[in-house]
Amino acid sequence: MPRQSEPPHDAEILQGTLDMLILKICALQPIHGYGIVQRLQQISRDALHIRQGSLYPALYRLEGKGWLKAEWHTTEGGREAKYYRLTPAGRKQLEQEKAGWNRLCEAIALVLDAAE
Amino acid sequence: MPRQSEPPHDAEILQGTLDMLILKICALQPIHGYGIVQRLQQISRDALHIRQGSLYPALYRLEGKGWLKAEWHTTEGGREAKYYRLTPAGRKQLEQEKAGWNRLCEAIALVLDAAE
DNA sequence: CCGAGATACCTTGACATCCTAGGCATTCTG
DNA sequence: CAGAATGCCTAGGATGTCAAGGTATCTCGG
Repeated sequence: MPRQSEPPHDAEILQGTLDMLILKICALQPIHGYGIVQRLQQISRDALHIRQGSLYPALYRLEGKGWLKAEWHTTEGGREAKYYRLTPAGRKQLEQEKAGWNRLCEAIALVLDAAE
Repeated sequence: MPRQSEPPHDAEILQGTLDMLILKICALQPIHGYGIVQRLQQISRDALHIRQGSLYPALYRLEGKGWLKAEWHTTEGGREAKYYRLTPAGRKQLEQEKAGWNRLCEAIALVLDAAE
């Protein structure tokens, strides 16, 4: 039987912010993919939600760039899960992305606040 | 001779913010495409830059949705140019996009500020 | 007066990223 | 025991942005 798919959700992740968010969540503590989705939702008070279809390719991408490192461990529930941890390079990348994000926010604020 | 193409620029516009920025610029006063690029650059203090290859499809899209209305006028330089003006529907859309942007910023701030 | 650069419009094709929609296997719960 | 929750993954399509080009007019320095 087809599994119940995720309900439609209008809270799109802005293109380009996904990597930063994942890196940040992983920076808090090693965590597995499924947990990232929940943690993000919890921290952002349900404002942000990553789809699994976006998450796993992103994790694969981030691991390929050397920003995350994965290890299989057993969850509290006694199940095998892939735990992702931030590498030093990942930490550096996260800092850069945060800086870029802040610059962007300031720039956009300038525009949005501009009066004729 | 091939025209000098725009220099590579690392200030990417975050996907999804382009429409909002264009709407806002047009809200200040009717303006033509080429002017939008300059105005945005000026207001954002060179932090944001729209490529022409992104701009014109976006303008076409926004006009199609009824958020912008275009009229041909003569510029100060005595040249024909297409002036874009925000429609009432566009103003509403702009408000919505601003609200969404603020929500997103707050949510991301929550995540980025989260301590283990 | 002529060539370069600025102004002004536009299109095409490539590419990355995200979403929809699925699939599979295990464990917990009613 | 059935179904929900937990956990992993993939394929395909839609969308938006960028790089790179094309056309034409106007202005200004040499």
